[in-house]
Amino acid sequence: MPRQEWARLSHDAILDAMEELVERASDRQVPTTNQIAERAGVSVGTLYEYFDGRRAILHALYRGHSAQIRELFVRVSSPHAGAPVSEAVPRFIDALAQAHAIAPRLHILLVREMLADGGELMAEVQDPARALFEAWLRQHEHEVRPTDLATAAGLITVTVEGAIHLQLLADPARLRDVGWRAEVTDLVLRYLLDDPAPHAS
Amino acid sequence: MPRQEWARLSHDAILDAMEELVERASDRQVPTTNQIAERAGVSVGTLYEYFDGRRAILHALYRGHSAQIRELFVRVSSPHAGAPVSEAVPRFIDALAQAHAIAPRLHILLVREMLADGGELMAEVQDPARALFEAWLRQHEHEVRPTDLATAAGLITVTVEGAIHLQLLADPARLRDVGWRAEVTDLVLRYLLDDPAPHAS
Amino acid sequence: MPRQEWARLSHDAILDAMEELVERASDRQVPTTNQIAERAGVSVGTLYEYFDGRRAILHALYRGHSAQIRELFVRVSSPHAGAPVSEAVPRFIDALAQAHAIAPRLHILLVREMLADGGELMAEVQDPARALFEAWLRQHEHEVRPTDLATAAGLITVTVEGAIHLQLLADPARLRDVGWRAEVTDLVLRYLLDDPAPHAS
Amino acid sequence: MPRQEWARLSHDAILDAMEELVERASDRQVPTTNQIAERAGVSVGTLYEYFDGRRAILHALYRGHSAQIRELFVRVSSPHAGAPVSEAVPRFIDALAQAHAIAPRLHILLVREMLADGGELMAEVQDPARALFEAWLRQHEHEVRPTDLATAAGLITVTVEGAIHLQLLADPARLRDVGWRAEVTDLVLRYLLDDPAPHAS
DNA sequence: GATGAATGAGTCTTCATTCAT
DNA sequence: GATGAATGAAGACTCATTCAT
Repeated sequence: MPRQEWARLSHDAILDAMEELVERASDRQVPTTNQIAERAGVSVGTLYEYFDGRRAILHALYRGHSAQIRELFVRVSSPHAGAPVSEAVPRFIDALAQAHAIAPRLHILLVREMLADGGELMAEVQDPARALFEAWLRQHEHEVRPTDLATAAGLITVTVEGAIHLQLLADPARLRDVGWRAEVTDLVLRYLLDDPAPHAS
Repeated sequence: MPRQEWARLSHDAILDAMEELVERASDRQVPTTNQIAERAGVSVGTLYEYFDGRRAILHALYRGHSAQIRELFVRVSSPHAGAPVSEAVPRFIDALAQAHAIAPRLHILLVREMLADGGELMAEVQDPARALFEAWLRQHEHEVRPTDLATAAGLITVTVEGAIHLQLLADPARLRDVGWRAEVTDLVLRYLLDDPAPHAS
Repeated sequence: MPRQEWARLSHDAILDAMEELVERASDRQVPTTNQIAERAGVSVGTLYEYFDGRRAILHALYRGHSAQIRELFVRVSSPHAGAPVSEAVPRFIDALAQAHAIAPRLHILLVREMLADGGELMAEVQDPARALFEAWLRQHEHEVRPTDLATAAGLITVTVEGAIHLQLLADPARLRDVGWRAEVTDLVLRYLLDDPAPHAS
Repeated sequence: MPRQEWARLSHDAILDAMEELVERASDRQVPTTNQIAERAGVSVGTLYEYFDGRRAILHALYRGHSAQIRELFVRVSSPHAGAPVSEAVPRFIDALAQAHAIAPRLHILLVREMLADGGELMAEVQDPARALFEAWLRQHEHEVRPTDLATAAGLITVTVEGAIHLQLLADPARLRDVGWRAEVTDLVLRYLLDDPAPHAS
């Protein structure tokens, strides 16, 4: 239906505009609503038709990114449901690092927004991720060393996310370095497994 | 020298004012220059006498915090220069978590500022920390498993900092939880040591 | 088109507000943006919608004034294209003096702004005026004494403008004094003509 | 006496500092009091010891410049008290143009200040100049064409000053052009004399 | 006389948001 | 749904001037 289509178009055009603007900006400012609207080819008014304000766009983007990550996690883990932890984890890390390497500036802004917002947004985004990871851990309960899987899942989540985001700021290029990814993988596996066999990156 | 003294007083009063205001604020906004000045008991003009603007105060605070961390690291590691890695690391983690638990809101703002500023401020603050840790690792070269100590130091730094900051946002109280600290310690030790003896928190 | 109309209205209302405010002010300060906006019956934001800042309003006013002068020159010279120099010049001087007598304070501010701005604004405004006058001189080439008409035009322009502006400051009322105008006319005609017939003011 | 000497030194150092700062500035702003004090090698407090504020420095500078012009006028006219008008005027114009060519930016600021101040400063400075010139004209009463010497003196003063200042802004270099000076001289002489003999520049 | 740290009123400017068309 | 001109609260920052030492 064209009506629906158009709406979707405007909605997505705004999200895309924000993303592009942030990624191409010379400074670290969040673009103004007028800039976003112009870039999206709509008026400011329309922007407010679809979002509750500028921050809501950021939030939507963050949720979208988070959903991508979760899909990615599922996609990576499902086909090899039987794969051992030592094979799945490297794939998770790779996927995660890759996902963050695409739009580094946007991710930094997203984290900033998360910090500005207080814990709510973070919880909304982090909790499902942790739950997902915890569920996966539980499926491999017998393989992994930690027994308090909730805590383990939380720690790993927070650690890997934190490391990736900090690395994103310090040197985004490093995220694509397989050596770096291998090291992170190593860190996680040594925590999860009692006797981590040497693994390839 | 009264002149000098006064100057120092104003300078510090401004830093203290910013810190208090941030910690007591109901929202997540950075206080306005006028609020800071008022709280510090000086005029806005004086504020600009000592700092290049509002953000400069945040930067100064961040550098100060960072220096504290480094001092703390030195203080913790020096007396027991001969202590094995498995004993030193828990003490580091404890100290770090404790340092961040004191003014959680300020730390979040500081991280936000670091993200806003781009990599410069982060590098200025992170690099010395990593160098310090790397030097310490080198002193324990024979004890630790990784051979590329530069990479190991970078990874640990980024990981622990990231985890602490994210945890700070998700649930600051947890930073004081010894169980949580033990878990982080475990993560680090398992990465650093080949055969980590079970250790008490 | 109502949109367009409104826009024009706001734009002009701002220019008018600046003009009135300057003319009625008790001091020699340029009015503040808030004063201008209030007087114009719009908000500050609207002011910035139409102008790049406070000085831009002054610039626009100056260009407008300059355009008026040029129109006036054309209007005065056209109908009597065949009129001799000795008849045209008094009419020019009259028109010029009259134009400046209307809003003396504004003119002083405008000159002040021109001085503050550096040569650009002045060139933009002065050059067309000189070119116009030079073209007119060229049409009367055979009547006038100077042969280097470019220099003559430049000198007359600068002289008459300078004299009027200085007189504006020293004693604006004098600009309306026909005796004064006659004297300026005399000065110009004696320079332009070899044998200036006595002329009536 | 050293006491007196020092005072004089500070006083003049401030004037010199303002002059240099203005002439070397990249923008058209009046230097701040702190800049002036620093350049002069004194403290702001001392600046206020000698002047009533920033504008007073400009005023002092303007009066000094004006005094120079008058001295120059006297110096130029005295030795040749018997010299005919047609010989004295070129010398006046030369001296005037030369005096303004030295510190063009400062002169523009001085005029700006004169405009900002209202008529008072201008009157204080212009009136003696006109009086001097009128007195000189009166000494040559029998030589010159105009009979109303007060008006003639006023007109010439305002015209020449105005032209020089406008030219200063449009193209300062031209002030040094002997051709330009000759043309101004011509303008003045043709007004003053009934039958101006051709004269060399 | 000299100092210079402190003052703080005063302005410009930005930009998220609204709402009449 | 769309428009975009208008809004105006909010805040950073400047700098001439003072006055206790």
